[in-house]
Amino acid sequence: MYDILRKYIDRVTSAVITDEEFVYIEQAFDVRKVKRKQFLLHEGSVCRYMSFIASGAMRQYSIDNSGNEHITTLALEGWWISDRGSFYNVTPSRYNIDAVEDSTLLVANLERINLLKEQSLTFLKMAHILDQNHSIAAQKRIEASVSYSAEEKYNYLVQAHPEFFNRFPQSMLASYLGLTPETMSRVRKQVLSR
Amino acid sequence: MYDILRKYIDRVTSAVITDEEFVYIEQAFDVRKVKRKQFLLHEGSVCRYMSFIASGAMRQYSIDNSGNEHITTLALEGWWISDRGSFYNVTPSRYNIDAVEDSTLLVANLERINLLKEQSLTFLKMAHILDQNHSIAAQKRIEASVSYSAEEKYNYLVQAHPEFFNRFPQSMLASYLGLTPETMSRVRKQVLSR
DNA sequence: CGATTCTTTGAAAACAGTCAATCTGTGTGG
DNA sequence: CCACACAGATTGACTGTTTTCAAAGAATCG
Repeated sequence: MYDILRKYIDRVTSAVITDEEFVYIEQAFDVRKVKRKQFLLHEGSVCRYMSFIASGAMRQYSIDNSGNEHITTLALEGWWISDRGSFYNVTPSRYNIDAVEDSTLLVANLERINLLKEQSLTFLKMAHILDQNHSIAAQKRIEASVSYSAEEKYNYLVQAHPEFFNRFPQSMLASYLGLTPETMSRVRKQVLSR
Repeated sequence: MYDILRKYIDRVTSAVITDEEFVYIEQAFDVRKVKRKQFLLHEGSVCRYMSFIASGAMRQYSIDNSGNEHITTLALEGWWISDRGSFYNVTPSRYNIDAVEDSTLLVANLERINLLKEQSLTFLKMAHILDQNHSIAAQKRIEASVSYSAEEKYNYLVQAHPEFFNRFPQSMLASYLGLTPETMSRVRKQVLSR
């Protein structure tokens, strides 16, 4: 179960973590199983966990004034999911996080994460790189959402995350791109007819 | 000159940095002056510097296939500007960064930043918080650009960054919000007439 | 001033969204 | 095993918002 996390840490830090150091990490994270459609975070409550997805698929979304869902994050096994703002600042979240597939998570609360950062230099390094990558990815998504047409957004997703297409329903991908399911369907038809 | 940076570090880390520690930081950063319209980064080259804006105003933007500019970042004194992806991974950037006003920057290259993170725990902490804040802000911007109408985007900017309005021309604010200057002008008229 | 840059305005076109109906596939219960 | 229900995807017609193009009007700076 913890293997995937271990491999992940090795990969992003470009190092091989020692058994002694990994013990701290194992101790910090609990295994938690969530069933499809089950919530990990509800709008209005504080995001208490930083969660590593060992298996499954999760999504994060907000609901606007008109009641429409807007997916901000789609995540598969080997990714982290959390509302960083809520988690680090211990403030109520404006997002919901739920499971798109039955999933297994490794979760740790803020106290454990902070302790872990002191105990394990490798974990600290990983957390840092994680934030950097998250920043960089967020930058790209801003660019895509601001400057791309519906078709360009679709193509961007095909190129950037082809694996999403067999894991998430098309309507979720649409929401992730900021499109309606209808527009998504039409764009898809367009693109495939070439 | 370095005072603003020092105050900034104290503020974000919720601590008071010692003189001994700040010496390392002073040594790592060079003062660099850029005139209005002068470039700090050109698309295609590697972003070599992490820059703290001591005074002035800067912007970061990309140019799409149709030749349209899309501003991804607007930054004033007391903010950092850099293409993190390019800087940390030492890869060519797809962005341009130039000065909107004559500006004074404190710049450090990757080697110096990495060294500094080893020398100063406070700086490491700051860098970490910086990335977190950047992530959180990016998240908000994605949400805004995906789920807000032109008018809502305008109001969001008024509320989130009122100071931008006397520092950047309206057309840049439009680009920052993913709108055309014309739409921005019309929305502004709408909003002001209430 | 004169020149450049930025903003506003108008009219038309394009793009994506909305609403509603139909279609498709999958899984469940009789 | 079939029939039905349900969720997701597609299609069509229409609407509305934003963009585009073009021109005129401010504002700013040397």
